[in-house]
Amino acid sequence: MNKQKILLVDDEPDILELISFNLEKEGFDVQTASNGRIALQKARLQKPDLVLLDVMMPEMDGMETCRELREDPLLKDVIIALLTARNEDYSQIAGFEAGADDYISKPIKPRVLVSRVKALLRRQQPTAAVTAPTSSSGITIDKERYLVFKNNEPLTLPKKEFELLALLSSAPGRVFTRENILNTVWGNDVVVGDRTIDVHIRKLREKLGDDYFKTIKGVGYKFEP
Amino acid sequence: MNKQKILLVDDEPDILELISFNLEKEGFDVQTASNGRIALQKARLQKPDLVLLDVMMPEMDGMETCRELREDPLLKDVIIALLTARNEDYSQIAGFEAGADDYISKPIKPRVLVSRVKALLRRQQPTAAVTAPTSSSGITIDKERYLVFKNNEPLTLPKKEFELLALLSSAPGRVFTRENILNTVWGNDVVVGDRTIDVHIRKLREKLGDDYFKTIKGVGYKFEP
DNA sequence: ATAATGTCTTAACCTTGCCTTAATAAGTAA
DNA sequence: TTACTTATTAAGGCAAGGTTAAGACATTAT
Repeated sequence: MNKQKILLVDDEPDILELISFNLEKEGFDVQTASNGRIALQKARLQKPDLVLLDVMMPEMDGMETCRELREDPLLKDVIIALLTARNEDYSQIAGFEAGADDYISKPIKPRVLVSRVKALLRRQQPTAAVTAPTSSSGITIDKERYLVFKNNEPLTLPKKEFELLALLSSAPGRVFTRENILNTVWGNDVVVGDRTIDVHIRKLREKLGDDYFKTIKGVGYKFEP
Repeated sequence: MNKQKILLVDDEPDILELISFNLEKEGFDVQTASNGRIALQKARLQKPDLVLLDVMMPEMDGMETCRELREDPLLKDVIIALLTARNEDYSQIAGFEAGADDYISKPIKPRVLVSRVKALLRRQQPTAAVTAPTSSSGITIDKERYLVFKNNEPLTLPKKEFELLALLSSAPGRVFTRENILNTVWGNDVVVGDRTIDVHIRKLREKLGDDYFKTIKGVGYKFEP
């Protein structure tokens, strides 16, 4: 498997070195940039999986860089995390409105940073908010807002139900075994009875309609539009 | 390309020097004025791209100067940013309607100022000082001045409450996990109990109304207008 | 310095509703 | 039919969040 690419942007060389050292040690392919403009250039070439952006930078600050990254069609899906000093004016820390996926606050602790970066890359789809095309199925899932739309009617589901639906609909038509479902929605180590899944499926059928969920006896369930 | 012109207006010579030094260093053509009347005269001659206006000035204050600038057909499209002290009386500013494009609050940090000025000139439009349009939600957030308006009634919130609100409202509808919130508002390393978030949410609901803050059990909270 | 005020955090308890289970019914394939 | 799997239902436990008050702490005023 290829190394995952990270673009690190900060104007302080010390920080740059500290962080890149720690990330490289963990097997990431790290590139650096000392300001926003260079970052944009490098990003277009490298197509990183994740961009770590300091908020406070001369020339072009992190927020602005973030906005511009999001405007580039090739880069709009990249994961962006902002690095902010906790004691900064809140004005600088404006927000997720610039399109950032996460904040990491200084002072940076290498171990915290690394685990955070890994978590972000593992999810890999923070912005992939909407799944399952509305058109055919009449059902839309918005993970970011934790909402389900049935014929454009918003509907909030409890956590487990939502996650179960999200899983099944992530590959419409494909059969998910009970073991599969347990491992994903409940976790490898959690032990629950088999009936638990049935009940959750039932709730989903109740709320969304029986037709969407097909039972494959002895195997599992599948979602079909 | 020609230098971009900035007109800086303040009655304190120290401030004038500090700011103009920093802006000139960045390649701007800076003129200064020590009060509103002079500012108007110079503005008509110089036709600046941006005017930085101190609010507190003798003779003619920033608000008044701002209004007069806007009335001049030749200057009505200039970008105007007001310089304000954070703990000033904000009742007069509550109007916001004097026509300013942005606020920058004192004490001035050169780096912040410079990047802000650049952002203003680059986008030719106000920055994100104000979020969440009053129109739809009835709630306006002025991050720069640490103020919240509920139906145009100014309201000051304690720091943590404000930051929590600023975070949630920065992406209305989006669900923020508790971890998310802790990392952003409190910082990665700070350890506080889970109930702390609840209590702050409660305070916000108390002050702004229950409906704006929705709980997603097992996941987090979201703000919706 | 001391007092007064206000903010942040915690602890204890309450409330809610999600999750799970158990028991029973209904399918489905051999 | 028999054996097995899934559907259904209701109920209880339990975890997550809500609420309140009080103390710790910081900030500002006297």
